[in-house]
Amino acid sequence: MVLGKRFYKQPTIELAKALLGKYLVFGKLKGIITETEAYLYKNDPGCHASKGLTKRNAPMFGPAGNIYVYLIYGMYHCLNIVSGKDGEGEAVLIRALEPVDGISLMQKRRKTKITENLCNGPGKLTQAFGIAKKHNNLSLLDGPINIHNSKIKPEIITTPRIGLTAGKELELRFYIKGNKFVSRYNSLSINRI
DNA sequence: CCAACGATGGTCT
DNA sequence: GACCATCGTTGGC
Repeated sequence: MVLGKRFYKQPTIELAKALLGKYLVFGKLKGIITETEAYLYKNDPGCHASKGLTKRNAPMFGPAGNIYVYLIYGMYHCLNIVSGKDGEGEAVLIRALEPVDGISLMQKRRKTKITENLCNGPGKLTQAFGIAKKHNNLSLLDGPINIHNSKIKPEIITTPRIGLTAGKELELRFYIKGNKFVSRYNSLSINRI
């Protein structure tokens, strides 16, 4: 079942944790969300929305449950879910998935057969799922991209976020304990218990 | 295993 | 013109 509007209106940090274990579904492709990061409007210089509304970050100031897709480093896309109160300027970055369905298509797009490397990073999962700028600001309530509920109740580890220059000390990254489909920093001490 | 580095283009000052 | 919420490759151990 597709999750409803109320789910996305949760406070951003709660939503970032609640998304772990849920399914990201796009056509025949499906994966379990294993890693997320929260981006807050207030006191978070690492958040795109922290300096106010711009053309790029406009979806973050739209309704919760919409997606914010942007180009990073000129080559990759990042998928975010707008969260909290409508217009609040907050979102959750989806950083990694555990592939469930459509693995052969993901392998073709990612040019690797190794399942662990299909969706274990924000740029990798958008490549595997074929999510790009044209999907920016679509609603997860309407499709074609959706979040489905699950009965998974993961144990959650909290760490600082990855790859930031501003706000990197904030502990706003969350991932499923023991899951091997998290981002490539898997091998660093940051992920060890 | 792991640190360093270059590719690459939209956005904002 | 500077800055990036990244990734794959390379080369050292």
